[in-house]
Amino acid sequence: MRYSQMLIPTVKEVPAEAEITSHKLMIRAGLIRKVASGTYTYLPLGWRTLKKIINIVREEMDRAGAQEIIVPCLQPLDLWYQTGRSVDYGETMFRLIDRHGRGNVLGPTAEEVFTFHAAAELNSYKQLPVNLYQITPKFRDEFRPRFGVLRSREFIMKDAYSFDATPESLHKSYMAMYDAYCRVFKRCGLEYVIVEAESGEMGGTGSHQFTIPCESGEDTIVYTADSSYAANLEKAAVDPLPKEVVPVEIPPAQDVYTPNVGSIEAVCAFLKTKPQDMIKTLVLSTPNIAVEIEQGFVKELAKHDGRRTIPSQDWAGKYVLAVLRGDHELNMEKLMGVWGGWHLDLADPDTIERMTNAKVGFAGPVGVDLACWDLIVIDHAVAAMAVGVTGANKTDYHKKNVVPGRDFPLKGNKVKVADIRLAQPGDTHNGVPVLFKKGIEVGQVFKLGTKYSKKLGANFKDENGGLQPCLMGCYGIGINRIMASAIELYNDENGIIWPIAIAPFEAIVTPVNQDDADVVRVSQEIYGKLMEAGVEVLLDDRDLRGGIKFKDADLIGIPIRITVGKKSVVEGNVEVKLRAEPQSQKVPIGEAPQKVAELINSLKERLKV
RNA sequence: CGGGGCGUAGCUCAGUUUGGCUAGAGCGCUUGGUUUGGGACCAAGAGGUCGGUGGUUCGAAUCCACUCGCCCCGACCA
Repeated sequence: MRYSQMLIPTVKEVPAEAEITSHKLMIRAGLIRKVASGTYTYLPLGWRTLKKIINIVREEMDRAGAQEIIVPCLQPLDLWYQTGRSVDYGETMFRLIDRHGRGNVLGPTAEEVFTFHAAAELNSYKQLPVNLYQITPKFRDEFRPRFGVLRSREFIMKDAYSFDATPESLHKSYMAMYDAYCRVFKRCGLEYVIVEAESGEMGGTGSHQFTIPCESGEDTIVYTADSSYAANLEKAAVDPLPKEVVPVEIPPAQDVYTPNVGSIEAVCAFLKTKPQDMIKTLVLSTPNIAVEIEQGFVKELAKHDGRRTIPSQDWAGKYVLAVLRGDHELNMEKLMGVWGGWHLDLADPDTIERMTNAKVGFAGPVGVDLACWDLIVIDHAVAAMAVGVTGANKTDYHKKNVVPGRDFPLKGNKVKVADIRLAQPGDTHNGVPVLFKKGIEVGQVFKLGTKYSKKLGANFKDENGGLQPCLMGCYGIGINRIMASAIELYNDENGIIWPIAIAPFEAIVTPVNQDDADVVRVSQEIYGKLMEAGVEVLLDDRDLRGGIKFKDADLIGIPIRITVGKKSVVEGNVEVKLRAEPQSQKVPIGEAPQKVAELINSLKERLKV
């Protein structure tokens, strides 16, 4: 391609809205432009890179035996009612009513639709296993889009769904995707880590997350220095703390007057104690907000047509109490694992007051009426406390000398002790201290089991004629995030340094002086030869000063630059320079195409799988 | 959703506190010239419903109300 004919709007000034390196460089290099909050256009250079990533993903999916299809982004809301995920997704899902009064969503993912097809088309164990995938836009009404394309409202995701007859077969399908993912990220030139992730209903090693470690990441990886363990923060299990022993007998629990002292910090200051000696109690309920949305939406739907499906409301009115040490934070994913029921949110103040008979800030586990609660989950660390201070379920009162097990139960019908907190510095896993680092999640693989197949009737006849739900897996890759991660990893003060596999062009020919006939002629010769050789090459034929061309070539990150200057042409040479390295080398004009081809091969060799 | 900030030329921003001449700068763009190996220089020029609506006023980018959009922080509270 000729540079002069392409739309590559590079800019010098850093846009105010961009905070992280990849976002700034994507705008500066003319890869993307924002259309509205969380929605971006990919300009020619950006789209070229995206297409290269898509091709790599597609090749590896196909190689792993998955079949590409396309399902609608516009999906019927009914499908989401059938799995109950309309509530789980809540406000994050874009919904719309069409002119006939039908409810629709813009798919944030596609388990429902793929399972819908599996239900219709897969009837026999003889048809299994099947793995279907697509590479399409996904829509999520993010609470706060940010970091450019890393958290956007519309993004491109590769999502695959496998259907198997047996757990062994599912594991094979899962591992095939796992291996394919390793190949994809290696081929894209990304240095990634694989960590254990929250696994849904299958348990064990049912999910892995592929993460690019870098400071701009929104995910936290928890790992041990000896590499024996790595998990994302939601999953990371910590060793239970040893049971505290105190030599003296604890006096009976006693109410203390703590007027308007609700927060942990305030109570600590007031009672001269420490957060780790506090027991905090969190009220959770099934999502009111989602319920409101649902009900509001259903009302809208009913206006159009009262016969439309009304979602089941059996999620409503569930209440869970989570009890944690004052210096620990709740891990919602872990709690959901223990609870296993409908989506939970932190309760709103009204609900808290109603359920605890006290203002917010004075809840506690002592003397709660088990009849009012669906589950009480006590973190290991609280069970290990000898004594603590907690809310008295009475406005302006706390209780001191509270002994877990004595003053409130640690077991029972609706009481569980479990690991429900986030790992934090100082924790250990199997006795080894845990460390933390940031990362960008670029892919995740899950074993889903029968969660969707049961609800949507994706059953097959087994060898004995019995009807069984398919065992499913799902596998996602964030295409745009690969692009952003690569820039986060590979850049310098001059711009992007693309790994060659996903660079928009492999080489750029830069004639320094557009007025010199020899320079122009040699540039075009080399450009032509490279094109013939199948090299993706850009000829910077713009009538501009050399400095500008160099700056642009560096900014857009083309791996190899062939500089054609007056002086060196007279000597019969051109200069060949790698973007990633500071120095260039002189190469005789006639040998330049061959030299470039060799360099491309050696760069590609590093990304071979 | 709560808190904070911003919205003026294609881009980055000044001007708003304390209302007052024809609304400014740099970059970019157009034309001419000199330049030409790391974002040149000189000259001339084009480009603005000051986010929108309503109000106050002799007079509004500036003050008031409402509204839209964008960005940041928070949403962990016991």
